[in-house]
Amino acid sequence: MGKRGKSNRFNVLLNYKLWLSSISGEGIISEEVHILLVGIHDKNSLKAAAEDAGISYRKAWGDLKQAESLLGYDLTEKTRGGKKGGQSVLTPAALKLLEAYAALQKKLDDAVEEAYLELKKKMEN
Amino acid sequence: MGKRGKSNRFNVLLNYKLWLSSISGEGIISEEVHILLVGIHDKNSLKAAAEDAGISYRKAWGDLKQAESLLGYDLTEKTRGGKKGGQSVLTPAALKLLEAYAALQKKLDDAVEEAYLELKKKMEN
DNA sequence: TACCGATATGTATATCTTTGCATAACGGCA
DNA sequence: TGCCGTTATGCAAAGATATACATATCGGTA
Repeated sequence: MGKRGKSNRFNVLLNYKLWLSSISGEGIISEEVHILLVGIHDKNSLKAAAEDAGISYRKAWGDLKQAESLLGYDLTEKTRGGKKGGQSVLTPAALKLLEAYAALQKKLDDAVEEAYLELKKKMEN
Repeated sequence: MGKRGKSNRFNVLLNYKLWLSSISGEGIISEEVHILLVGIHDKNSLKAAAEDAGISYRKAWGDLKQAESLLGYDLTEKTRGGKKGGQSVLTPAALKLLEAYAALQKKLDDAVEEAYLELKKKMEN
């Protein structure tokens, strides 16, 4: 055995969740919307993106709508009918948001990781 | 009017939520537990802490129990009966956790604030 | 010893969220 | 023009989460 036992091992994980909200706090853009947008970027389809994200189309559609209403501009350009039945394509604004969000998430992932290690160290000391 | 209008103002707030979980992910210690612990520290009463936190005693009690079970040790020393009816007092381990958590929260608050400003800047440019 | 107020816990109720249809509109294409 | 697949949207049903309520235990104190 080593010098110190495993008795006071701090065996818990640190999780976090991000979301954007209106100033008043009602409407929100959850991380799920980010995942949806990535999916739409890949497939040009809200339906497919919802499936990939593992949520119902109904919810995906509602979430996206709320996000657009909150931001005040469209994140997708939707068309119905046609050969493929219709599609949802990201707007330039959505692409910009995706890019900015990726940077933000990376920064916070790092900060959380770092904070977690410090917490663990303090709790295991 | 200034040089740039307020048209592309990114009028949304960045929120986040932290929690600890078991490796397997079932049990969790939510931020609410942190608030509860602070309340217990102040009042030496779970009942009072729950009221302050604005949640039911039933939930507060369940949350605390889950947290203790997840950590594997007690966060409070509870007594029933007596002059005041009983009380809940934080254990040294809970105090240590509170301290470590405060530092963690400060660090993340700062990181989020910083990340938010960057996001805003990118989205408003 | 009866009472008080807090902890302890099960269970029913209410509230909130998500899903699951159902149904309509749309526009290429066979 | 009828079919297909997707977007669009309302509404009922199902699931998850929190509250409310009931009841028991405990130990000082009047």
